[in-house]
Amino acid sequence: MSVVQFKSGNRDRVTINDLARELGIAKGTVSRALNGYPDISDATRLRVARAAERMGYRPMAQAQAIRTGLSRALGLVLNAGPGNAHKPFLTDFIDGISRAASEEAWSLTVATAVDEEDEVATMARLVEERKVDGFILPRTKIVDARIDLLRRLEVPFVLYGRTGDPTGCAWFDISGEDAMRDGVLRLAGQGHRRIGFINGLTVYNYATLRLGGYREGLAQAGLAFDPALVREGATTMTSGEALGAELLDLDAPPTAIVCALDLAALGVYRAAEARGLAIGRDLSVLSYDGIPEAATASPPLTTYAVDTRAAGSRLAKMLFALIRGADPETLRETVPAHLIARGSDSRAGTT
Amino acid sequence: MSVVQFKSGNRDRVTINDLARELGIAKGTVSRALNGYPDISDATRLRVARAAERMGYRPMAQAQAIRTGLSRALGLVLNAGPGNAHKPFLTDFIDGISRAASEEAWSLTVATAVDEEDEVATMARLVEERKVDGFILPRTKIVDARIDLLRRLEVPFVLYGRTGDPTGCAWFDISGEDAMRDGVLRLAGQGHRRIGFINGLTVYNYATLRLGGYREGLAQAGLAFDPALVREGATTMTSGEALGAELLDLDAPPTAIVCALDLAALGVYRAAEARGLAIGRDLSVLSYDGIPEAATASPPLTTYAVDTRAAGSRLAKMLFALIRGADPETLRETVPAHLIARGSDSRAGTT
DNA sequence: ACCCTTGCCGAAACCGGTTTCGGAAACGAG
DNA sequence: CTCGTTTCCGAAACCGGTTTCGGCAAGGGT
Repeated sequence: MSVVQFKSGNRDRVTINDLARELGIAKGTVSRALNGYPDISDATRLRVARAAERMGYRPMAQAQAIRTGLSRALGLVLNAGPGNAHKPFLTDFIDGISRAASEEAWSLTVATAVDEEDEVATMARLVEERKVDGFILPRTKIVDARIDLLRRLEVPFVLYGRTGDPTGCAWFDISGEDAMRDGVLRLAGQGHRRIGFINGLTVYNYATLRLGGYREGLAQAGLAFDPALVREGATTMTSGEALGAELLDLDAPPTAIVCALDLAALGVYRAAEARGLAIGRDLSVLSYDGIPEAATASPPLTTYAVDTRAAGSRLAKMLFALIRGADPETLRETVPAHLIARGSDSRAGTT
Repeated sequence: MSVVQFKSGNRDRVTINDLARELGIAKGTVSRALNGYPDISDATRLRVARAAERMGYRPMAQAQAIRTGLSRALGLVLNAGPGNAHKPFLTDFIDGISRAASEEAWSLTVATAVDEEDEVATMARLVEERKVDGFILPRTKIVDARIDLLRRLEVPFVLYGRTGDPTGCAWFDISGEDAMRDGVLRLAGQGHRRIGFINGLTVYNYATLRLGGYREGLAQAGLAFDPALVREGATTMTSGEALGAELLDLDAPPTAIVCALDLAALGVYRAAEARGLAIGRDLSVLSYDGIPEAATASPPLTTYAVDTRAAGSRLAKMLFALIRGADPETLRETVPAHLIARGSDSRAGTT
């Protein structure tokens, strides 16, 4: 990069020097007063705080960063590659993180990548340039290269989801397995005996868990597990429709289908409609995520909804704790999804 | 905030001092060599560049910021308030911005807000804390408080969309008005004489433009403008369905409907289905945006698609130019949306 | 051979903060 | 009243860069 003329960056802006001059004290004292050091009298601390407020002083984060090593920014790397369409609630998720960050005067830096290799490279760059102090990792895989990188770099991170080897990991997750189990039990309670399952992508950690939940539900209901009724890899309406069609075209099709993702369930709607099957009467469908479209589908889709905004917020707070030195393994939370019962699974099916 | 113990921030990390020591030259010289100052010999410049490469030197952005006043970050404030559901392609948009930023080793800071007041406050904070050097403003309104703020603060910004008073504004926009005009002409060419229009929210600048395009299309086709065939405020499937129902229940309902947003069009699908009207045969529908769901709807929705990723990328590049001193009024681009003809408007309707 | 440029780089100041160090003043104990 | 502690703050170093300033040496002109 050659010498370019930038627009005048620094105007007016009150600095710590202005404060010190105004108050007639040393700037080091101002800094310590503002940061709550114990060797500053309450009187001085108050005087400084008032002046800072009155003059509208805002510490320049990057100036602090150079001495403290903290950039006061959280990192979020999104996978924007092809086939990664199923990203509902991104705005809510970002909103949750952003609000929690704002409360502590931190900010959120987001970057994108097209595949796992790119993700790792992007994260490494953000760390090298000291742009962020820690990461939130959405969409955890069972074996996740991002985790390996951050562990090696000793950079704080929290997972949105669990992973295969959780050593040294902090996480927040929704127990999709419980939702799937409860879903099966709910359907079994309505009289269903042949309950299918359409999973998401098995590289992701959630898929294994949800399949486990499905099987546990069957077991608790006293139903046998039949591999023929299970499909995997549905992350869009299109793939959901295709896999749903496979199940419905079976010689002994299921009378109810549990989907790991709402989008897949909406695809199943189509497959059912194409076969003249009425959802909620001829076929019960029940799903997971709680995307807005689920509410306006016809019939409205019964789903186990997750509060993505709250998840983002909680993850940010956990990351703060981590950055401030907390032990990762004490920061692990799994909360339940909550059922929104609607019309897609009412009216019990017959065997 | 009281004194908390942070995790060791600065490890190893090669600094400009390390480079200078290794090469046996002054650190100021290293800096000038790296930044292309003219008073450094090519030999030295090369030596420095090589060493920087070899040792893996990455300048710490915030250290640069304190002297240059530039934080090397672009700002994006998202409105996450209720009723702001229609944000298709957010990932693509962010991806476009992020990639363009990465190319110049800049980053993207995103924050959220719930309403316009909050947006302005958030942006002001980001500027005060010197977290960003400029903003990208999506979803421009005719009268936009964000623009007033940034003009007053003399902070660079680019608009995604146009606005009422464009003085001193740079923008990138898709000409929705042309799309709407062409859409009407297309439908008229198919024989339609009664063409309805369902607009988005009129506070946004695009709505006025698209309505204008609709009217221009009618005029060019020799059709009279009939206010009874126009509705506004549809930004979701639900509201699109309601407004579509209003049009279809008219004594003289339209045989074709142009929608300003794909989501609204999908709502119209429902209203039509509820009345036993087959889209593409009894009613033609044509829309704008190019959301993925449009392709998988049945019948697939004819729509004027916008390349959101390219928009983000272009906006970022324009913002760079601006920050580097370009005249905003020379940075204005409007590009056409491109038609994706599918089944929802084929088979001409009859008068 | 001498002077004046010009090319090139070292030294040091600077940016806005944080943190260490040491000393003055106030305080308490004897 | 003296002496050792505390309490509290000023001064200065420091963080990792950028930018200004001045000077040395080589090159060019006469």
